[in-house]
Amino acid sequence: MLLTRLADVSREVAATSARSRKIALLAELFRHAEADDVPLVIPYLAGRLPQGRLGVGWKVLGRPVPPAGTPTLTVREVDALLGRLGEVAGPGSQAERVRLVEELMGAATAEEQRFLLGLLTGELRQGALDAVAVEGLAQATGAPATDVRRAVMLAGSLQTVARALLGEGPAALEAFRLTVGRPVLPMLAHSAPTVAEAVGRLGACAVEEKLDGIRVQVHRDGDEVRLYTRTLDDITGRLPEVTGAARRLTGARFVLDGEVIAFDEAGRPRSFQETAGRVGSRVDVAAAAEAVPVAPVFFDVLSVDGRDLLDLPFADRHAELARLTPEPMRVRRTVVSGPDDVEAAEEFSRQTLLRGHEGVMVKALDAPYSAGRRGASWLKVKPVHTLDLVVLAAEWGHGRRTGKLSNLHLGARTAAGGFVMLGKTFKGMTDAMLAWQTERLRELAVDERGHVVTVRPELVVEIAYDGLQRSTRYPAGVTLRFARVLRYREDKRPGEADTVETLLAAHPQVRP
DNA sequence: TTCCGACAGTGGGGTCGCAAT
DNA sequence: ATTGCGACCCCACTATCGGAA
Repeated sequence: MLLTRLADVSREVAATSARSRKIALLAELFRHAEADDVPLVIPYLAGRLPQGRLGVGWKVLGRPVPPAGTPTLTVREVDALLGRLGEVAGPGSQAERVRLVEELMGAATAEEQRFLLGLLTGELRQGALDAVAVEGLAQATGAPATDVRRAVMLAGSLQTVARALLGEGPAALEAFRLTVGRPVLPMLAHSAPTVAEAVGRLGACAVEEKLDGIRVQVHRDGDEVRLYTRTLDDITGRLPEVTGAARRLTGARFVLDGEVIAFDEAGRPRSFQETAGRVGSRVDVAAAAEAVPVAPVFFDVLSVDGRDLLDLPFADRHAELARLTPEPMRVRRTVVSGPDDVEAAEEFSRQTLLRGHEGVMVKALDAPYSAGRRGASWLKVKPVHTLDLVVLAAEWGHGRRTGKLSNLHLGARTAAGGFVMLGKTFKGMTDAMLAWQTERLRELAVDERGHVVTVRPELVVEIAYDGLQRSTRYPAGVTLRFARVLRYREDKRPGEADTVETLLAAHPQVRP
């Protein structure tokens, strides 16, 4: 199949807002793909490369290349070139990447270049990713969409399912069952503002401590243990103490879901930055493990001794987990009967925060494990802090925010009477707020460099954030975690904004 | 007819590893 | 030795579509 066909379909998909039309366009393309092209066409139209990221970003892609006049590139030729691109390593690799990208782009028409650029940067922005591609695949093959979706969640891969489905027909979906050693997309959670509201929504539920670490799925089959992250990256080699802990459990075949986190000598959680740095270390694992040991803490079990537990109620899965793992290896929890019992849930939440954890998860006891879904039966509740800060600058937005001042530079007041930048945010704004702030900030503009518009520090904005963390980037030595806009405070003058001193005083455990 | 679940988009900060400088 | 880039951890929130209620 020619690449130009894919580029055309992608453009059409991007041009329509109707999801049903996007699905129909993808289905039509999938139907006409040859068997050999399927493993390429499907991920390409889902906006991803089959071989994953290639170490190519804006730096390499920045230079424009004169486009070809006529479309001749085939999908398989593109794949061959991208394959070579992924293999490049060592000294001189940057220049070689540039050369390969130029070779690829030089053979592509302008339209094809746009498509390839989107694929290589991971920002195709056609309003269709895996979920829409799954629907298109179902429509193209006549298989029920729910079955295809489930197979993809259990396989952890759209390509694998697509190849089987188009090769063997709907019966192939049967083969995609939970298998020890093959990672499953993990279940995700929604948020709730308070414990009371979460319990009110769910009724009988477990309230569990929410640890601020890295999600991990642990597979053990005899002596073979493998560890996967939330996005199914294999991190087995990085966490020897976790694989060791899994081997010491009494069960021989299981799949566990939990979090890895580093604790200090007193048993309190270390900062997320420390845990993440440890899990990210892969060159000298022994030294990293010595400096920052981590522990697995589990909250769910998906499979035991060949039994698939996904459809069991959470209460029953947890009973299996309690049989399999010792108490210190499980998250602390309490079970409440429903809204009448909300006091107990709130007390547990208070204790959890006092122990230094980030919040609680509230989980319905009767819910199955919804692999790959953001289930309404898991609700996270974290305390929210707020500050009144001053807008120091703003950046022009991209995509649907083109022409709007979007990303705000946030400043806190200093004792000396100036302002110090604490970070940025683009979150929490409605379209109306975007329009309003664009107007207002343009009136206050004093300078524009690149995409950054500096303004007179006069606008006060109320910001919500999850906590403070150390920073080498910002002058106060700290920055806000997950900052988002709540509302503008036109009733407040910049002199009434919060100061760095009050911010630091509110987070005594974080020091610049 | 209204409501609500699922999705995609719009980016945030940190850390590590690697190649270039 | 330092710097810059890319990958991948963590993530909040809004707009929109289309099926459920």
